[in-house]
Amino acid sequence: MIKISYLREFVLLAETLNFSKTAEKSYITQPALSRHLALLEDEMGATLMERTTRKVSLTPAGKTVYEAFRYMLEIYSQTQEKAHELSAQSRGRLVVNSPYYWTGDFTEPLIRLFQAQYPECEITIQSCQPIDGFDGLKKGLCDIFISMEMPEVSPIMNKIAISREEVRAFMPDTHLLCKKECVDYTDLNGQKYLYLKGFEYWKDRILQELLAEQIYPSAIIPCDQVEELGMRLQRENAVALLPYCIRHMNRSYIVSRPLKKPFWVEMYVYYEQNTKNPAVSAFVDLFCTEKE
Amino acid sequence: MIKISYLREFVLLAETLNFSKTAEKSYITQPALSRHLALLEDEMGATLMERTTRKVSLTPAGKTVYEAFRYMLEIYSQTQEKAHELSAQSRGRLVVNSPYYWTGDFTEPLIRLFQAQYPECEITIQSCQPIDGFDGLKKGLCDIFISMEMPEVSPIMNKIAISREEVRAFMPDTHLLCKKECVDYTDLNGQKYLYLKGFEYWKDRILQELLAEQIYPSAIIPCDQVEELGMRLQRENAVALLPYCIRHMNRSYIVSRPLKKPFWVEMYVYYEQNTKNPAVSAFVDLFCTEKE
DNA sequence: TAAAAATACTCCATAGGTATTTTAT
DNA sequence: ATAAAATACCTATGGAGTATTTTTA
Repeated sequence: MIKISYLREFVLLAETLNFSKTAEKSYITQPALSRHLALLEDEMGATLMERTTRKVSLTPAGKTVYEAFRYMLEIYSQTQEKAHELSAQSRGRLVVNSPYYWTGDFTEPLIRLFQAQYPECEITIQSCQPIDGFDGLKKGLCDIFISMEMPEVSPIMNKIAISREEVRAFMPDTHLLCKKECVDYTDLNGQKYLYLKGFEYWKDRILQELLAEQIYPSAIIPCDQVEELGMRLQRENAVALLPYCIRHMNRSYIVSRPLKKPFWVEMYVYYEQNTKNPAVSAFVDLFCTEKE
Repeated sequence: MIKISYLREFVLLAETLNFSKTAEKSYITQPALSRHLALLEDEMGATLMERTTRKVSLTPAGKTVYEAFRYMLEIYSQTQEKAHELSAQSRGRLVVNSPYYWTGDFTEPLIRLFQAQYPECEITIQSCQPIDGFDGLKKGLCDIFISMEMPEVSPIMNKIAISREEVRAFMPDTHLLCKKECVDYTDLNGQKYLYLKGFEYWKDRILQELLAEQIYPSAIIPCDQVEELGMRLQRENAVALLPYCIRHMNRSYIVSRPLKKPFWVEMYVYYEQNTKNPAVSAFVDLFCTEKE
């Protein structure tokens, strides 16, 4: 009744020469380890370790067994990797980069729909910052990138629109504008305007609109990461115009207000046009037909 | 919870592609095998076999796993052998050739005594025909040979006397001599005399004694093996003079009678004089001192 | 429909844990 | 005396078997 885990335990024991420590590292108790070694010795027909209460040492037979087990375990884990790789290849595989404030609201439901259709396919969602995610797609580190419209889309990148997100004004709960039910563009006059890096395209579009209506924010502040958003908004007492999903950063001192002239950003699935990954085509096809 | 036996089962299954047959060969039931494969697939994160009720086939991942497991099992059994070999080397090892009609009565009690003194030592008793046994000793196939006195003992062979066996007359229960309580040499006059090959030395000694007393058997019949003894004695209606242990051949139609002038054969332990095997020296020492 | 694999369910063996003893320094 | 491995004993889990269902050729 030798289990693979016993081999691992033996290797560890041979390296530490200490039953109690090895047992702990192996998540079993010392008596259990003691029995496992006894079983192995029985199976091998040899004493593998000389042990007194003060000293544990490998016998010649034990050394042989140690080398062999290490080798076997090496093969075993390589085989696991290889088998899993081969299996994923044939089952299909989809790596999705998703800015993580969209993952829960938006990406996961999409994936759930896809999984229902293609339960075999191995799906990995990598939550990321928006810029990193798009970069990953360009570099082939993922198959699909989910985001709202991005500025420059290289010709080999395709996108399909999936749904849209409401854009809202975010600000600290101490901000003047909190008192209003909804925020108008004119309210932004003289306010600090904070934007999220990676969304320069949107920042520019919004600033143009403001400019057209002769509205001038007192400052344009970039913010590197969603995590900073709360602190920065509070510190600068600024306002940000962002998709509603940003509320998931969960800062109790940040509130959001709808815009008086509401607008939405389109959510897109980006993918490489000439992808050889059938899972990507399946994914895209599924949501193209869904929309019809 | 993967056991080594699951790997064996998988290898067998991959070769037969039939659950029921593999289960039988592995001494488990078909549902158990089914579960074991499921466990392996879980562990490997891959489907290893495509199976319908009519056809079982290996997936690419399955093929990889098959090759790996075969290799692992190969290493495993080699390790077992090697470890056992190394262990036996250090524990000591004693291979005893024993003519098997002496094994139960004589050799086993000796070995038991030795084992009590040297419980570590690996002892193998090879029951054999007497000639083969002595041959084995000469060729180094065993360390110790147990028998009664043999004719030619080469100078490098030592022997120590351990005990002695009564010699008796054996004959079929239909034989005239059965009626006598004990058999005298003179009774053998005109009788067919049967001897066991490998004991020509004894045969010659006895025939000389008969000759000296002018007793002439009507025939001298060789018998190749102990197994034949019963049949030959019955067929030829002959008499054999042999150590009492021969009764263990267990033929109900063969009876034995003591000799009027009783005599015993010395039982010997034969071993190579210059043996480098410490177990042999220990064995010899034990019984030399025992006798004192 | 028939043969073979998968599933459901029950029960028992065994493996693991806790407590204790043994042993060597 | 103390620290570490072995042993004893009990409990619970998991693995094996039986019976049944599902599946496909």
